[in-house]
Amino acid sequence: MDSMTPNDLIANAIQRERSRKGLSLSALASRAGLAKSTLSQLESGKGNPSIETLWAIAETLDVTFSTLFEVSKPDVSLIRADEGARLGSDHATFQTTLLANCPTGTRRDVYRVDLEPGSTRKSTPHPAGTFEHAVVCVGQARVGPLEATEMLNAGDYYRYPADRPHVYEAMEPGTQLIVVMETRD
Amino acid sequence: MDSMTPNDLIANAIQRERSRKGLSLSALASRAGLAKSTLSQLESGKGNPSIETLWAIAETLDVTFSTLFEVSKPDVSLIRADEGARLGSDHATFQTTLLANCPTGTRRDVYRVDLEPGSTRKSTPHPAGTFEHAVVCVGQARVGPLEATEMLNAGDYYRYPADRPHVYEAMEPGTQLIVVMETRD
DNA sequence: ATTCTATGTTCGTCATAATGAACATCGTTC
DNA sequence: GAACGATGTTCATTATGACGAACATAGAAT
Repeated sequence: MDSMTPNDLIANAIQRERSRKGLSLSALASRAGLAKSTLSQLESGKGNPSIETLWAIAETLDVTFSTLFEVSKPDVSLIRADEGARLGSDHATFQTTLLANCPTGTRRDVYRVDLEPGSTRKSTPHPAGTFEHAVVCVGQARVGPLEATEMLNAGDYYRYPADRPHVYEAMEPGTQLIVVMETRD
Repeated sequence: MDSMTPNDLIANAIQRERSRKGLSLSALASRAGLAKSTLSQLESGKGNPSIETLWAIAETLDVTFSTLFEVSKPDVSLIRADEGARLGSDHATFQTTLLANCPTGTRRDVYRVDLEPGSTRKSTPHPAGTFEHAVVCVGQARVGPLEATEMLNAGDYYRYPADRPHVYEAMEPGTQLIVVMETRD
C-alpha cells in the first residue's frame, strides 16, 4: 500500500527538506514569511495548507514544488549486531558478515572515531551523494543524519546519507566506532 | 519571463485538463465533491486553494498532482492566409507556402470536410499524440479543440492537438476545408 | 413562445487555515 | 544556579477558502 494522504506526504517532505538544509523550524518560518505555528502543524501532519503557503516553503527551501509531494526514500541501512548475511560455516571459529558491497565508481575512506559522552559532534554536510557507513566497536553511540539518528550498540552497522547535517554522540565512555566515508569519483 | 504565480498556473492547468477530458465545470465539481463556485474561482485565477481541494481535483481528473502546476504548452499553430514562409520568387505565377513539415515516424491521412452552418460537428478525441491540420478552402469556419477554437477564413491554416474533444463549425454555406490527421506510428 | 436542463457566475455565510503571543524544553553562558 | 537564547509546541483570534443558494445565460425539447 502506498496511499498516503497529501497531509502526510507534505509533512514528511517538509521535515526532510528542512533538516537536509539544516534549517530550524523557526528559521524556515521567518524566512518564508510564515508563522512558526503554521509550520509546526504542517510538519505534524495536521492541517491543510494553501498553495501560497506551500509555494513559500518550496521557494525558501529552494526545491521544486513537486518535491514536497515525493515520498521520502529511507536512504539508510541498519544492520544490528545479530543480523545480516553471515559467511562461513556455523562451526567455524570466525565469521564475516557482509554489511555493504562496494559500487563501482565510488571511493571509500576509513576513519576511526573515538568519542566521549557529553559532547555531541556535529558534522557539516559533505558533497552530494556522499554516504557514511558506521560500525560501533566499543560502547554505545547515537549516529546519523539529524532527521534519522539511530542508537547503535557494539557490532551494529548503520549506513546513511552524509550530504546533510549529521551527528555522532557517545552514550558511554571510551566509545569507539569505525566510519567509512563513501564518495563518488 | 516565466514567473507565473501558482494561482495562474493552476487556473490554466485545471481548465486545460478539464476540457481535455471533456468535463463541464459543474460535472467536475460534483464528481470531486467540491462546490461549483470553488472551481469557478480557481479557474478564473482567483483564490488560493488548499491541497485537499487540489488533491480532489487531480484525482478526479486522473492526473498526477504536479500536472496541475505544469505550464500549458500551446500545442497549436495558426498561419493566416497572408502569413507564412513563402517559397518561389515574387514574380512567379505560383507560390507555395510551407505550413508544416512532416516529422519522421508520423502518418498523415487527408480528409476533405464539407460543412453547412447551423450544425456543430463535434469530434470525439483521437488517440493521444494525434494532431490535426486544417486549411479552409471556401467559406469560414470555427475549428479547433474546445478550449482553443479559431475562426478561419479561406486560406487560413490551423494545427491543433486532436486527442481531446474538438469541433468544426461552418459560418457560411458551402464551407469546405481540408483536414490532415497526423498520427504517430 | 415556453419550458426545461445544463452551463458558469456572483454573493452572503460558515468552516478553517494562518497568525502571534504565551508556553514548555533544552543547551549554553556568565 | 540563574539568566539567556533558541528550540518546537499549544492556544485564542483573525483572515480567508469553501460552501450553497440565487443568479444569468444559452440550447434543446415540448
